Amino acid sequence: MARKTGSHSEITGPKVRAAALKLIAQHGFAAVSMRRIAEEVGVQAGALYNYTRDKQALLFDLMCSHMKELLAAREAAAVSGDPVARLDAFTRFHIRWHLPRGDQVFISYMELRNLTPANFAEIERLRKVYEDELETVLQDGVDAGLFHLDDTKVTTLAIIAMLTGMSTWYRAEGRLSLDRIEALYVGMVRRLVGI
Amino acid sequence: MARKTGSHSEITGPKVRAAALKLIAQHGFAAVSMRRIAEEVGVQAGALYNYTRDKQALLFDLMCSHMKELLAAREAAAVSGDPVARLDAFTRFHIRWHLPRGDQVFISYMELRNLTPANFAEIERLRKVYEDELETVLQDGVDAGLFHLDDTKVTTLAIIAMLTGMSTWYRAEGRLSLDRIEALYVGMVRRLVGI
DNA sequence: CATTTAACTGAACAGGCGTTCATTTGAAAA
DNA sequence: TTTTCAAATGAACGCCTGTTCAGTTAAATG
Repeated sequence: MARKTGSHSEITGPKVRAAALKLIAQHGFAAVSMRRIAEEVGVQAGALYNYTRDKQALLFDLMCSHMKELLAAREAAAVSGDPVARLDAFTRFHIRWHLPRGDQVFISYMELRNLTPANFAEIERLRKVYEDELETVLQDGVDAGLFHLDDTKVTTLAIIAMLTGMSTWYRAEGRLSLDRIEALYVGMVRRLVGI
Repeated sequence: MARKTGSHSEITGPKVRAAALKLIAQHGFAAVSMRRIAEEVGVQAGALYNYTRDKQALLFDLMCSHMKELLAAREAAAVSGDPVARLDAFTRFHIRWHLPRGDQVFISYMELRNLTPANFAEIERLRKVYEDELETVLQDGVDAGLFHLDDTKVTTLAIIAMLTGMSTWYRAEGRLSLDRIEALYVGMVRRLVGI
């Protein structure tokens, strides 16, 4: 046998993904060229094609990984118990997980229109799985007479928009600590569902 | 005197802006070429430069107009009275004004990173004026002992994120009428400030 | 009708784009 | 030390990019 498969690949592969993530979040998918990504990695443009079929696959891979990691982390942190505890857990999880992943969040919301229709459908499917988790919590809370809200679906979308919006302005060096942010959002989400 | 200044210009100018708005909202600023915009207008690419200094100015113009029209409309719809009435008015205004302007909203949130630093600063300044309007209402409500919330600034940003997020999923032909949407969001915003 | 000139064309510019591929490199395997 | 081949190079492909500008067109003015 010759040299182990992917001895360099194991280093360059992640570097390609990291460079693409950073640059696309910064300038947008269409504005970043393969040559610019290659430069960031320290390699010629042609070498990128050892790690991705084409530019579109690179974007899809970033977005798909983001969503699958989100769902896996959510599953690992699953909480059972009463709807109030599950709602608080969802809020805390969303903030803790999204906050250190600003670039991924940005790309996942901004670059949907640059996906091919098939790739777009897949990402939307994964996003819906996440939304449904929250919707189920809200519905259970309503059914148990604990939450008071007018429309479960709209409230779900409103909460996710509110939580995700934080990524656009939060800065680690800012006025508010992560703990404080978390507490504020837990409070606001609770109010939103009428607790 | 020769022919009136801008006899065709008055027709083509708005067509250029409309085409740019539609295409940039659809595909993103960097992904849309001047030739593609010209094609949509029914003109050669060179002719666009009778209506914009360059591509960057076209984007800035769209975003700047959007923000200035928003602020002008807000001023025209200004309400005085108690904080609760002003809060409800803000919610209703935001929804009614943003909902039929999906493309502008999309561009104004997505294409900030494609502005030059100077243009970016100007748009952010205008956005802040709008945010400050809501923040003032919240602060007045808190001072009057009517609202119960933990952090005025964060609540302001959360409300705006929640309201603006609606643009990403609302469809006129969907399950909910505009009146219903408005009522739902007025209710949610009220809950968020502890009414 | 003759003149004026705003509006537009169409070609050109220099450079960048995504992608392919024959060739070179160099470290691990034998 | 020799062999092997994954990994990377670098040039090339055809096409597209934003922008400029000399030249053409045609409608309104005098």
